[in-house]
Amino acid sequence: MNKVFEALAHPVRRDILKLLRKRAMCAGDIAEHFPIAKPTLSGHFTVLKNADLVTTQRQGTTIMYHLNMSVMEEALGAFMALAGNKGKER
Amino acid sequence: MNKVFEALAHPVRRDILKLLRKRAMCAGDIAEHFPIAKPTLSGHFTVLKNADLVTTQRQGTTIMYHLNMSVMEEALGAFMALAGNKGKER
DNA sequence: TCGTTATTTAGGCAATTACCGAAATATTGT
DNA sequence: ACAATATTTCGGTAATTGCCTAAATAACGA
Repeated sequence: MNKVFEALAHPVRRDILKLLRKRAMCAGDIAEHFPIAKPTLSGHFTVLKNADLVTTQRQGTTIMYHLNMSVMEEALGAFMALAGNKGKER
Repeated sequence: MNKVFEALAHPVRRDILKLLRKRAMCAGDIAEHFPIAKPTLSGHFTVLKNADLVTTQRQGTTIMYHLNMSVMEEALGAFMALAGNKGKER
């Protein structure tokens, strides 16, 4: 769970997750939304992957990034344990 | 909101918040729960204060730390916007 | 096989973070 | 005013982070 919170600590990574919430996207399409170099973004992807917040799936020459909803919800639960509002109220 | 997520990225700081959830505590009492030097802990307090996650109140020679529930709930809302489960369902 | 496109890895640098011990500051009681 | 206690600030160091450009890897189509 620590890796998840560390991953969430950078605004670019949170924005990536927000994008992936709408739909899965490949690295290049994600990159178009940010004014930073692709290798830098690739590093952010690695952080998100190591935190299990996203999964990847190669499709030919591109790599699709998917949001891992179950881990997101786990993290939400951990956060609720901190932020009040006991219970998960699904 | 960025500072809040950054503050949450360190396990010691999350544990401090967890302690303060039960009751307000002074710096020294908090320090007894951690195997790290007091100046280090004081740095963590500063991070939490700058994120507005805690407030302080001097009581004589000690300084009481209080959890700032409203900011915690704001952060929870921001997280829910990421982690699915639209709406705040208070 | 060669060239093209998509993405990652490598190498390097500046800034930040986390930690510590020592010293400074603030408050109280004697 | 002084000593004792609580906490922070200072100064320093090692590790990590975030960013970049250049080079490497992977998959495809001609």
